[in-house]
This record gives sequence, structure tokens and C-alpha cells, in this order.
Amino acid sequence: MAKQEDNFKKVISHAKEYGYVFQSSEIYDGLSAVYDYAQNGAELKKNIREYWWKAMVQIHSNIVGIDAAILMHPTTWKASGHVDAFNDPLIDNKDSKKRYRADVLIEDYVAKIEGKIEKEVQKAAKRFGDTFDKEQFLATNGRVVDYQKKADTILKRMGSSLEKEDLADVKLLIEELGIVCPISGSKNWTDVKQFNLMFGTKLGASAESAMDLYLRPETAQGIFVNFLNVQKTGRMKIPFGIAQVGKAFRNEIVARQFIFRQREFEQMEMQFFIRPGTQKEWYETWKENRMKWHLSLGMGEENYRFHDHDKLAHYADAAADIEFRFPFGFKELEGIHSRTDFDLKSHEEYSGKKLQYFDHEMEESYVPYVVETSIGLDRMFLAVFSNSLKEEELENGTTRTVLKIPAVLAPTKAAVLPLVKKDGLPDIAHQIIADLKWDFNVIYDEKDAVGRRYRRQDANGTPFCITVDHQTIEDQTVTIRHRDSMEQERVAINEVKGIIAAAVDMKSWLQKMS
RNA sequence: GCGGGAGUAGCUCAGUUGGUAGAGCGUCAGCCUUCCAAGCUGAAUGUCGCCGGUUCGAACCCGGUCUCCCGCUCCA
Repeated sequence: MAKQEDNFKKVISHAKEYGYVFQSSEIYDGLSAVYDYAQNGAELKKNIREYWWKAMVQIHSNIVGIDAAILMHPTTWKASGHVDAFNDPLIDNKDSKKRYRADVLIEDYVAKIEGKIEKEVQKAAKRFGDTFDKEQFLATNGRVVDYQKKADTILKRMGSSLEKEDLADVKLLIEELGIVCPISGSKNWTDVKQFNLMFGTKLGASAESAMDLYLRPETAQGIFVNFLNVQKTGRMKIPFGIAQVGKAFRNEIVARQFIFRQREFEQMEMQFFIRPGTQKEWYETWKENRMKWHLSLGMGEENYRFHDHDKLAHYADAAADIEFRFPFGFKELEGIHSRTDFDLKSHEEYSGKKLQYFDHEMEESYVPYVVETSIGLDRMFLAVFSNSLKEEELENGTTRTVLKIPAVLAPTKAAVLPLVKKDGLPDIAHQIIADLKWDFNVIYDEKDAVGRRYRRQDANGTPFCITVDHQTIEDQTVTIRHRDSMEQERVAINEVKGIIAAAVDMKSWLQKMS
């Protein structure tokens, strides 16, 4: 465990030291759970995004990409269920330090009352045998009627208090009912606080006329509301997908573990619209497809696993995570959800617009079912970065710190190094750069001994070093040194571009998926 | 939000009973001209997280606050 923590700390400081990730607004002490991507981080992130986009949009003729706005009509979030589900009244027990949802505490209490009613019913059923009339019993038995009344009163009061956001009364209700903490058994409660997981903002200049908006807590809704627009203008036929990459925002109560859980984060997701009844097979297809995408990067099959959800969200009829072995254990990296027709149906209801597809084969209209794949770009970044950082013991007893980022994703593809900074070697190196820069990110370095420069590039994740030496002047060859193996080969200058291209070409990496 | 730990140079960290701040690595300039870090010379970099208090004097003591890490909690 201590080692795990240690590794994670190394990942975080390496990310800062080599210009990958900085804390936001650091000079002002930072902002909790918000991070900036630095010069190298921005490149890595961009490459991951592109690798995903090509895998989803470019190579699938039936998937198109959009870029929806972060701000959406507020009713969107009523339809999606976020206004209800992302709004929790929470209460802490001061003795056990446990936090509960206040409404759940009360509902549990009511459930106990209902349990009592059920007991009475069973007892009576035994006593009266065949002649037992449950309906009549419920309506006439004094004790049961009292229980039922009490339960109804409690739920009604809780409902109206929550509606009015009268949180003081919710607390009062908990106190009046004498609800105790299941852990500590005490009634020592804090005030009830409303936690809204969505960030609010305003549209409009003056406070009075302004409209309350939310920063989107997920990108999916931007796809659902555009479903018909895209289907019609793109002449899409089911099955088809709409993909999107974009920022989403969640006001997490606790956001931790570096960039794993941020308040502002980027999702890469695709909603796949299908014929109702075919969701099982499409769900399996996308699970498999997405896993192949991950494995194509060669970061180790043993570092991935599926985790099937037992408890499903309200919209889903099946859900699984692809988990990755992060420095702090296996955690969710991507979700594949069979979302049924929940979202589109809900938007139909709230908007009053038909969101249906006419299936010419079946000759009928229906609300399509949806299978979603949703991956956190920041989490993918962390997966790649943390998995790539290695400390290797070398034969000569020294250690080297190397960032073995898959070459296709590396921020800088090559460094060009003159062996010494005289005898015209820098000039040749600059010429090579002038040629390569049109195809790749390349950098020049002449400071310090060449061995040290190799190590510098290792720590930065650069897959190739091109070294210009005295032999270069004679025969137009250079050495190309490989980051992962540390091996060198002598090649003609005009071959360099081809060698790098072959190693970093997205096409050949993506083709490992099939 | 609660509990624990922490915050001193870009990074990792020393800093004694309170007396005006250090190391290693890194960075920069120069020397050397070397194919796998740690050769030589020189240099820059800190309101000791921030605010307040105690004190003649605070990195150090006290209070508050912000941020990070771990656990709990939460998690579409």
C-alpha cells in the first residue's frame, strides 16, 4: 500500500516536472480538483482524443461526430433526470461521522412501518384462513389504519418540505421520528444540507430577468436532443451512432485522486441508436469493440477488466465498466450502458416533439434504443501516463526514468541531437528538423553530454532520438535511438522520416483492433 | 463534510531549545568534445502556502484560512 501511494506521488510530481499537468491557478493556492494541461499534457490529450475519434467516427461509416454546446435549455436536465437525481439532501451523524441522504433515512423509517403492516397482515391471514379479505383488513383494522396513516403523513410532509426546500423541517422530521444512526445509534444530527451536483449559472444580464442554467453534467444529452436533426440531415439509417468529445462539469462533494475525479472534465462518448429488442447484442458488440481499442495501445491486457453493474441506473437495462489498473487500484475508465429508450422518450414527453425513426424495413415508427460508450478523456490520460512511467534498473547499476507512452500518443516524436555543438553538426541537425517538423513534433537539444540528453528525452516520453555525428558529414547517415529498448541503428538521413512515420502512424495502431 | 498526514527553490527534502534559510537533483551560461545520468567553473531561483496573534525577534509557538495526499462518505 505504501508503495502504491509512493508510485502515485511520483506520477503526480513527474506530471508537473515535465510539463504535463499543473494545478489550476496554482499561484493563488490552486482550485480544488481543477487541473490545467501543460505543454506536453495538451499534446498527449489531443492525441488520445484523435485516436478515439478516428476509431469511432472516421472508420465507421454509420457514426458521425458533433460538438454540442455546454449550455443547454434547463428543461433538458429535468428530462434527463439530473435535476432530481443530482440533488441530494444530506445529513451527517456527528457521532459516527457517517453521512446519509436525509430522504433515504426517512424512507427507511417508513419502510419499517410498512414492515409492521405486513406482519399484521400475515398474522391475520393465519388467523382467518380462507375467509381473510386483505383489502377489508387494511381498511378496517385499527392498528393497521393508524400505521398506514402515519406512513402517509410522513411521506407527504417530507415530499412537501423537499419541494419547498424547507430543509430545517426535514431535520425536524428526522428528530421527531427519533431516527437513529444505524452505526452509532445516536440522534446527534447535523443540519440537512442540499448538495447539488450540477453547477448553476445564469443567462441574461440582470439578476431579475436571468434564466437559471446548468453547466452540463454529462455530454450525452447534447446528442439526444439533436438525434432527429442529425438523423435527417445526415440521412442516417438505424443502426447508427453519434459521437462527441466535450467538457462536462460536476460539483463533486469530494473530488480526489489527481485528475481522476475532477470538477471539470472531458468525456468522449458515442450514443448508438438501434432497433428495440436488439440492445443485448449491440451492448455485447460495443463492449468487445471498446476493449479492443484499449488493447490496441499495448498497455497490457492484465491491466484491464470488465465490471458488470448489479445495481443499474434508472435508465439502463445493462451496464458495464471497463476498469483499468490505476496506481491506486482498478477503477472505472469507460462505461458501456444499454440506456434503452429512456432518454429519447423522456425528451419526447418534456418537449412535446416526436423523436422517432421510421424503419422502412419494418414499416413502422419507433423510439430507438440506445447503447452508449462513454470514456473519461482525463482518466484515459491518467491511465496512459501512470502506466507509462517506469523506473528501470540498468545493467550498469544505474536507474533510468522513462515514460513509455505508446509512440502514437507521444507529445514529441523525436529529438534531434548533434553529438557535439561544433564542426557543423548543429547545422545538419537543424536541417533535419526543418524537414521533419512538417510531419511531427520534433525538438532540438545540444546541451550536455549526449547520454544525458537521451535520458532527458526518456523522462519526457520521446520515442526517438536522432543523433548527428562526424560520420554524418561523410556519408549522410545518423543514428536513431529507440526509447524503449535503448538500441541504436545507423540509417541514412532520408530514411528517418519513414521510420518515425511507421512507428507513430495512427492507421497501423488502429488496425491492431481487428 | 468528518478524521489522519502534509505544505520550505522547478522536483525530493533537511532546518537543533524561536535569532534574518540549506542540500541533492534539475535549470541557465561557459569550459571539455565525449553515443547512454551524476567531469570542471560560474550563476539564477524562496515574502518558508496565505492572513492574523504572541515575542525585542517567528519557517519554528498559537488561532484562522487555502491547497494536496490517505481513510470514511458520495458517485449516471
